[in-house]
Amino acid sequence: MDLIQIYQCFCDRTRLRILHLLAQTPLCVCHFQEILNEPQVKVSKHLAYLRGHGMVQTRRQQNWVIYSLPEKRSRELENNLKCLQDCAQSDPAFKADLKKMKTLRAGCGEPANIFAPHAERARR
Amino acid sequence: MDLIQIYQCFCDRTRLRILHLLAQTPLCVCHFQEILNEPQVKVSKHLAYLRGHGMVQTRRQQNWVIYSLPEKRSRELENNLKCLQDCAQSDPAFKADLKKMKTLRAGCGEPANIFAPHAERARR
DNA sequence: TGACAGTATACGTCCATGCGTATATAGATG
DNA sequence: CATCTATATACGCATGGACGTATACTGTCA
Repeated sequence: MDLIQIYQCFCDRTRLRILHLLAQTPLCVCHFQEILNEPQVKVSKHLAYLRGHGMVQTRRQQNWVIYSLPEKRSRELENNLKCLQDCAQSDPAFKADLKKMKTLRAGCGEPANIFAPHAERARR
Repeated sequence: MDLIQIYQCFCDRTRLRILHLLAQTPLCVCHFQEILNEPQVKVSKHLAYLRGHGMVQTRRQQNWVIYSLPEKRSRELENNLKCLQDCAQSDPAFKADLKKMKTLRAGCGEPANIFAPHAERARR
C-alpha cells in the first residue's frame, strides 16, 4: 500500500515543510537550510529519506542539487499534496516558509521561473 | 502543529484501516477484530493510540465500547479523512474492509442505523 | 457472588527514526 | 593539484512505536 509510505513521509514536521515548499517550486539543499533554518545534515537527511521513498527527484546543476517533486505522481500523492496545501493555508508557520522562499527567490533575480540557486554568487 | 499528529495517526496500516471504517460508521472493538482479522491486543492498542491523539471517541454500551470519530473535527482532520476516502476507493484492501463491515452490520439486523454490536447474541 | 465476555494495560523485545558530530564525496576554480 | 562550496553519509545515541504474552479491569448474567 503506497498510501502508508506517503503518510510516513508526511508525519515529520521538517519533511512536511519541505514538501509544502516543493509543491510550489524546486529548491536546492542550501535554500532549504535557509528557509527552514535547520542544519545542513538534518535537511540533507530528510531529503534523502524523501528520495528513498520516491517522493522527490533530484538533478544536479553545477555545485547544487535541485530537489523537486516527481513529474509523474500517483493519484494518492497528488491528492495528499493538494490536501496539504489546503491545510497549510491556515498555518502561520507554513505561510512564513512560503514568504521566506519568495524573498529568497527574488534575491536570485526575478522572474526566476528558471531556478537559479545562489545566482549572485555564481556570477562572480 | 496539529497536522503532524494526524499524519502520525495515518501512517500505520492498521490505524488507517480503522479510520477508514470509522469514516463510515461507529464500531466496537470486536467488530474491528473481525473485519481487520487482527488480534484483540493489536486492535485495542491502536484504538488507544488514536484516542490518545484525539482522533476517536468512545462510549460504552453494556459490555461493548463503541469507537467513533469525534463530532467536532478540525478542518485538517476533515480534509484528510476526505482525502483518505478518496484514496481508498482505488484500493482493494480498503474496499474489502468496507464490504466485510457491511455484511457484519447486516448480521446485526437491518437497517442498523442505530448501531447494535452482537445483537444476535445480546438478544438471547 | 462466581463465571464469562469484552476490553485495556503492563512488560519486554525489536526495529525504525531523529538528531548531532565527524567525515567523505562531487564539482568548480585558481 | 589544492582548495573551496555544496551535499551526502557513517556512526553512535536516544526515543518512539509495533508487537506478543500475560494479566487486569468492567459490566452482564446465572
